[in-house]
Amino acid sequence: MAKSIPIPTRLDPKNLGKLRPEFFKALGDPVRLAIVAHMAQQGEPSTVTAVSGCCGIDFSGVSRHLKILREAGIVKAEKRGRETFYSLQTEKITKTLRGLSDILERMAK
Amino acid sequence: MAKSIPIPTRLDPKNLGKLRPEFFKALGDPVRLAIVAHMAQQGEPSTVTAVSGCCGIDFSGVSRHLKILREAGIVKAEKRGRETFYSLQTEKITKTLRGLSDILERMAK
DNA sequence: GAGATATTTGCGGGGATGTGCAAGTGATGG
DNA sequence: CCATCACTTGCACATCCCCGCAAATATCTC
Repeated sequence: MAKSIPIPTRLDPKNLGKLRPEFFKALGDPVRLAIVAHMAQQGEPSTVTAVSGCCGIDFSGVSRHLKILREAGIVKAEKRGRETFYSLQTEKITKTLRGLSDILERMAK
Repeated sequence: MAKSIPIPTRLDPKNLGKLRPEFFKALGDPVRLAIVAHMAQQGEPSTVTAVSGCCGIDFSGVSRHLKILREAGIVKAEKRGRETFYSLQTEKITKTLRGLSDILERMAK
């Protein structure tokens, strides 16, 4: 009998039930998606004011959107002096996306 | 000079701007996420009534949720007789998720 | 301390969203 | 046909969400 290959935890079908709607909900808004795109192209941490330039709404709205993205684990905030630098949590995001992909693909076969 | 390797279209950073919020919004609801999980575990096309069992809301609501998932390209519907069979569009989903992952990862470096 | 700058938060309005119930549509079976 | 079954859609209601504006907070500069 062939030796069984251990399946990484994130490939366990049970993890399907652990998916948090908040993660996808956070990406399910055009403004927030624009913010994510902007931050990805920026490559370096951005302030609220810097991000505001890309999405045509008041900066207070941007602040709120960033909070939602932060609580969803998509972005992390770092306070330095009077400004807050937001940056994408690329690894966290790709882990989630690829984890879901792998589970779906595995279950489809 | 080294031969340049062509980058697949979906890895083009410009595709970031083409991401449809509807896709993520569709997954950003607990009931719809439960439906997706249920359908993945099922492995075969499910009817509305079959899906209704998994999420504790009226079947009319499930019908509406499935419509949203269908319009987001997450699910496809096939009518046979008086019932409609819904099935996951696994390949489409994984393409989208992995496409985003790849872009983000590439831009992060 | 006074004033400027960066961000967050409270408030309120307008619109989107999820839900159950009931009625409508369309295919199937007696 | 008429009843039934599977599903979709109209309606009403409650809730949530996005937004701008204004006020609050916190930090820096002079």
